[in-house]
Amino acid sequence: MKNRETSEALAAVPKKATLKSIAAHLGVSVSTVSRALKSSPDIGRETRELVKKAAQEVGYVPDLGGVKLRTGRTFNLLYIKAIHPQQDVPDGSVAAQVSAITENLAGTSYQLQLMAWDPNDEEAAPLKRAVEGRLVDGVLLDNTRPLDARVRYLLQMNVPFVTFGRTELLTEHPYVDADNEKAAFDATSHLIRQGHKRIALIGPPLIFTYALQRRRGYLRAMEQGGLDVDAALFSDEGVSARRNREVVRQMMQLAEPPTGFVSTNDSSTLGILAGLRDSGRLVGRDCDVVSRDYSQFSNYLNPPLSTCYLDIYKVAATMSEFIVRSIEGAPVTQLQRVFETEFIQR
Amino acid sequence: MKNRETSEALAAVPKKATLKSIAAHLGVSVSTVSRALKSSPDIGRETRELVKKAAQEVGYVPDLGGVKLRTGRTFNLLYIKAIHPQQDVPDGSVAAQVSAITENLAGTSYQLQLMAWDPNDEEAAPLKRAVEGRLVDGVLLDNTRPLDARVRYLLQMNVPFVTFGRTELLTEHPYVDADNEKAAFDATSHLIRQGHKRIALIGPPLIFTYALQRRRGYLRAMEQGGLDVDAALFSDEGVSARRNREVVRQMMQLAEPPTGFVSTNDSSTLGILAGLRDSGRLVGRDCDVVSRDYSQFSNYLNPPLSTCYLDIYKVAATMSEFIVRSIEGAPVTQLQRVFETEFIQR
DNA sequence: CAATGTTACGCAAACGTTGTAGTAAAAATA
DNA sequence: TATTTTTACTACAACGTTTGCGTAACATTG
Repeated sequence: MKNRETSEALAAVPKKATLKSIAAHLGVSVSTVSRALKSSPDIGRETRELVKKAAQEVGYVPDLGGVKLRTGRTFNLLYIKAIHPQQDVPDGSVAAQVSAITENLAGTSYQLQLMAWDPNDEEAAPLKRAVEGRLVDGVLLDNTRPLDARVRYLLQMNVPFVTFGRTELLTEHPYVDADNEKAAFDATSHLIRQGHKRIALIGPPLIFTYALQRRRGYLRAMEQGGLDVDAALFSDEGVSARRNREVVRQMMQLAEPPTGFVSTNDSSTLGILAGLRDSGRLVGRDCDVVSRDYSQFSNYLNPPLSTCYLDIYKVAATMSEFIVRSIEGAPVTQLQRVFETEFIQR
Repeated sequence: MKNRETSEALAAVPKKATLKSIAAHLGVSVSTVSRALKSSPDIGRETRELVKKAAQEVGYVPDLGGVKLRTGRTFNLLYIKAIHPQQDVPDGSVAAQVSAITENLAGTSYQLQLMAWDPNDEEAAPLKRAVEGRLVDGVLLDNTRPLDARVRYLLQMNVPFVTFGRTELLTEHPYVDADNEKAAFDATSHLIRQGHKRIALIGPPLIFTYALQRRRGYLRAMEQGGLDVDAALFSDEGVSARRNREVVRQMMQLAEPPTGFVSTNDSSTLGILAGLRDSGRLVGRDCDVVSRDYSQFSNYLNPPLSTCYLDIYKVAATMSEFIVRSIEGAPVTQLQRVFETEFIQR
């Protein structure tokens, strides 16, 4: 503490207002103050207003430690966010999601706790610690797997949660999701319409639900377009820019290299573009790439790319709305939503 | 709650282990258990080990509500993160920082709370609520201003905090910072060496410390290179891709347009590049852009750009290390660090 | 052997909140 | 007027943790 004795205004640290201090000041009991602040019906109108005014004046704000102890509620929401460690190009959607959630939660007492989670760690021990320690009222999580271990755990522990991405578990749970199958279908169909015959699908490992959805959409479009599917044009190496650069470089050495590329997100797209550059191909002339955006990102690339776009603000805002409503007991059927992506041609 | 009665294993929710339950089970007092778990010296070795084993077995984890109530500690760290709302291209460094902080905090009991903060909101009411409600043990914040209102507030409230970015306040406080002056100097000098005479500095408003630092570096390099400074080549419109695209478009209509550009970050760079494309200029032939990266981003652009690079993982890890040490009472002089950026020529 | 010190624990209070139960006084009813 | 109901409050306990103080039992010292 010594180091803080030099602070500009040590004396100014105010003693905190509590129910007790307000009660003493007003000459009523603590429980009266508590009830008055909650507008309980069996407190007289006069007293209620008196208490509220006093609380307002001293800037009373309930101590969450006390609330937590008494009620078990923490007003913390934990977002177990899939963030690949040490990416060449980190994921911009995190910022957008935090922004949307902060805004959406502004009126409530809930706070967002964010924890980076390596999608390769299926067990997610930190999640268990948070849940077991009763540190959170609700959980958000993304990058789901069909039989997601975290989801099963949360169901078992009876902790409210909302996933970004569906599962294939029998028990229904709240989720939001993008229509990834449609997105991949749209992207692939677009490339087919452009005349491409050899179309590569670059994506995350098939352990993730959205990877499977994307592959379905891709396969459906290929079949509908009467094109053969070549396993050599399918990559599930993840979303790393560096890795996908390498992947594309190798694909371009095939006897019949792809000319169309369906990407998964910003960083994949950058990797694909770099790989094509490395291979001496010019996007827009030799080949085409369709991106997958949560922002205007691919509109700023050279050349701008067609993309399947989804407003991540809407997604994240919905997630935070759902988790609050789930905590408040809303039925799960009202807490499921799939957002369609919008195909933007450039 | 009704909606959760369908959960797969409602019965499986375990009753939580507390000091009391452990004490009862072992036939000792609650305080003995408490002290034993903290390895207090006045508990016998035998008892201590017995208690620890029992706690381990039942998976005891302290209830933070109780701890908070008794000690005032919440083990929450709040990061008031500058995130511009509704950016065309959101900031990837947020993900990297969260990742680094999560990793750095993994061994401790601290949790990261993240709150998006619009840098135009100087007062930061949400910060005050969090501090006044004693919801956090420490605060992280970025995008500092020379006389930052948030910093002054935190000093006054005597709350431990670490800034990303220095201030010019008289009272010392913990910070990490990039050597922004050197970065801008390096970038500008590089462009001068390339033969550029008309060099634009694209950056954030001068209300922010780092904007001022950057301008100093720019001016110093221009002076050293014997070049005139033209106010028309200086933009402080912020880091928005869209806005900077427009800014550059207009600059290119000047009688003597710039040929060199010093950028501030990813999104500014994308905006500058788009603006140049709009104006029919080719980067690498007609003009050059030096970026400012926290990742390998500009290595993936077309063409790859020279940049001033700083590993954001190091920065964020240091921030979280500093805040914990600050809470533990380390002197402020040991909690200040400036990281040099590395100039990477491409 | 008496006085003192040490070891190893227990007791009880306190943090701030909320829910249950209780109670005077006033109002309504019989 | 006597009884019941309503109104508007208070008292108390409990949530889980930490900590100052107390105290037996034992060990050490003079």
